[in-house]
Amino acid sequence: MAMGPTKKELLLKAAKELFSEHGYSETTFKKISERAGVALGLLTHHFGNKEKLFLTAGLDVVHELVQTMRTNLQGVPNGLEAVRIFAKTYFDFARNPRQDFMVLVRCSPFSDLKTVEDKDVMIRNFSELYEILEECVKRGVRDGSIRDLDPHKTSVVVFCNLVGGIRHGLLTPYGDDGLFDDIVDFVIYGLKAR
Amino acid sequence: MAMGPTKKELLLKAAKELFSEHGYSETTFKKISERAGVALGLLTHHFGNKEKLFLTAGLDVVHELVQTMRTNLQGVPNGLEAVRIFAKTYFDFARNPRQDFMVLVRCSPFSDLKTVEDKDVMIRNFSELYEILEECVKRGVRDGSIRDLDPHKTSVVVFCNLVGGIRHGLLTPYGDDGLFDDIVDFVIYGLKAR
Amino acid sequence: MAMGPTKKELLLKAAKELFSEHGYSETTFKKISERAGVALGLLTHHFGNKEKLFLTAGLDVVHELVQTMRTNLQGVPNGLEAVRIFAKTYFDFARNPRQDFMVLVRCSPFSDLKTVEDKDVMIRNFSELYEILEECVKRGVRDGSIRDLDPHKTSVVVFCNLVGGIRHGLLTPYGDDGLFDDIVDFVIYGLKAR
Amino acid sequence: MAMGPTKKELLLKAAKELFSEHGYSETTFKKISERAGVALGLLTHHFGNKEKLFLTAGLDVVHELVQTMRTNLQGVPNGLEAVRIFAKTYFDFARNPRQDFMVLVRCSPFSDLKTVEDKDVMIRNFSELYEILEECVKRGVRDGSIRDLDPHKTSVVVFCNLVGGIRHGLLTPYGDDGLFDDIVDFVIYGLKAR
DNA sequence: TATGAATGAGATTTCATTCAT
DNA sequence: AATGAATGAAATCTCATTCAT
Repeated sequence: MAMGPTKKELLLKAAKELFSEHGYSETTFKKISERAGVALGLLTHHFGNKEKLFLTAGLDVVHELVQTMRTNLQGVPNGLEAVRIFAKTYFDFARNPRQDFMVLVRCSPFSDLKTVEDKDVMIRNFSELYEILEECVKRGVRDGSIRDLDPHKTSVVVFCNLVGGIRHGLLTPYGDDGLFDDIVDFVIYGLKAR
Repeated sequence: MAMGPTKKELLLKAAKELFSEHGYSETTFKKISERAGVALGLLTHHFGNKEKLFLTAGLDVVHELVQTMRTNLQGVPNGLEAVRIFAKTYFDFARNPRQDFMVLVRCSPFSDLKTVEDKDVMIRNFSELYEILEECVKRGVRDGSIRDLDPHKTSVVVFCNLVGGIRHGLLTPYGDDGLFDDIVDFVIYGLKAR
Repeated sequence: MAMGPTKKELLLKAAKELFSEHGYSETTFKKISERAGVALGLLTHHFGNKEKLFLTAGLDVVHELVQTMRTNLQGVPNGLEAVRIFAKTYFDFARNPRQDFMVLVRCSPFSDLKTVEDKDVMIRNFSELYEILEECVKRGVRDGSIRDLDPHKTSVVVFCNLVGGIRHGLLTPYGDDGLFDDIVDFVIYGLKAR
Repeated sequence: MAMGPTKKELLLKAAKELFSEHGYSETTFKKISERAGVALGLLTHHFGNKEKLFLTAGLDVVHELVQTMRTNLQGVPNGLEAVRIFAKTYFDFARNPRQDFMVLVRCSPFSDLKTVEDKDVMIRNFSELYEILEECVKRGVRDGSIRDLDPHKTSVVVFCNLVGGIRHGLLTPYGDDGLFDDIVDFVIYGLKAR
């Protein structure tokens, strides 16, 4: 028997979209259930409460990003190239509306989550991304494609470029079409060995 | 006769603190008036509504930042150094709790403001900062301290570094004490002429 | 084949415990089914609705109390002694957690039941207890162990002592360990012939 | 300028009536505000939340009872008579619909209150009644109108009679008109010196 | 008999804003 | 300018009950 998405999936999808479009507090149970075409009560039935729903939505996005990252990094020739791919993947993912990445931009996983437990879960999952990027930098330093920099510090700085780029490019009126490419160039210039 | 702050000032101060600490929607009129020790009704009386209050608070912070920026940039020898001072000033300002810079970080001037008019006012004022930074880069390119880069694109990329740095350093658990210095170094390395 | 309790029994046991611990309205179908480790839907399937479930639970407790009462009253030498045994049995039963007597204390069989029919059933069953106590008093007056009192009025007054004792001893912070004994003594003193 | 009751008072009165008539959980904010003819939001504005509202209502009743008790006990000739007056006052108060005593009977101050702080406040205020009764018993033992009993234990037992009487007389179908008098007689018989 | 997803009415609570004083 | 009571719409969350499987 061919089955479409479950109501739980419909709710999660609608929630991701609305969190992405309007942020955490502007997104209400009523709006979510209406967009999903599903009864309001199912939200707490399936997700417990609004915070857990947001956590589920956010983690989902992080997981997909990590997965995409790992896929795209396969077979990359050297560390510098890996960082470039990391950055490009990040920006591409962020711009792809199907990925609902804006959940993590429009909302704030580190301040919309109130309980320590939920924050911890989010942090733990987010950290995978950091580790992947740091691994790229380490590899670059080892293989000589990246100049002799501290891998940890450097990966954090690179991450700041990505985060700042997204906020600028997608949330403010200052970014233009080439911004993401400019940032990638700037990062690569700052890393590559001479 | 020696007079303390007016009630209007007390309210604005309390509002800034609460916006900084808990974001836009977690900050309520009741909390503000209680922290200020002032009657609730004065909020709408003086500021009109919540959005205008936030706009006032945000603009106040932007103005102070612009002022501080102009002061600190006086007598700087060259463009590259000017960019360095810009970045340092930005980070110092952000870390100074008296400045309530977190109003602009914890809240989002570009999504918590709903009306087009309010957004425009905020954008116009914020743009001063961009222009100052762009001026620094132009000067550096002119005086040879910065390599031959497009000043507009470059200033946006630098701004992304600052914005990303703040979000990382102050909102997530990933930044460490040296992060802001690392970002300044990275930016300067990326700009300076060889 | 050795069989454990049926799912229906598990549900009833869990319901009794939760009604005892938290009262009628704090006890939800979800909590009951979770404590019983049994599907939610079985509750309405087996018991109809919440009120019928409560009625079942309450009657169960009343029946066990009546049974225990009859057993303990067998072979009692005289009416006064019978009243003493009645009171002691009542208090012992109330304190025995396995009996879930608190169902009848924490909830209110006469106000949590809304339909007239359900109330009538409860009243009819409860009345057995009154009749037993009244019989004891009658017997005491007949055999001379109890002074010449109106058996009906007296049994109601004695019952008030028991009910008040339970509420005091088990629900408020004012009762102490000896309270139940004190009440028994007070009742016996008030009844016995001189 | 002649002023009627404030809206706060109207709400408290309506709340007391509804708690008395239908118990804690059947009483809703909507019903209260409708009966009071006042906006729903005023309930939390004035009383904080439902539990605090109930606490306020309950304490109000206890205070009035304590006051009435003190008034009625003035000029009583001896301890035994004082106990009789105490019991009569208690029952009269309970039957007077204007006093909303049923707030404390239909609801349960010791289980509808959830926070420890609220429970403590209630207990502290309730305890005044116990102390008054204990004082009466002490006095009776001293002046010879009451036989030589432990005043504390005795006052608790007497209280159980009153509490049980109220529950029986007002909540169950077993009490009749003379019940309260019967209980007073039983208590006095049990206490008086011979 | 057994399961738990599904429903939607209704509960408490929040809150910006209004307004009489 | 100053106060805080008053309003009511809207938010989150609860929950008995139904029903398809």
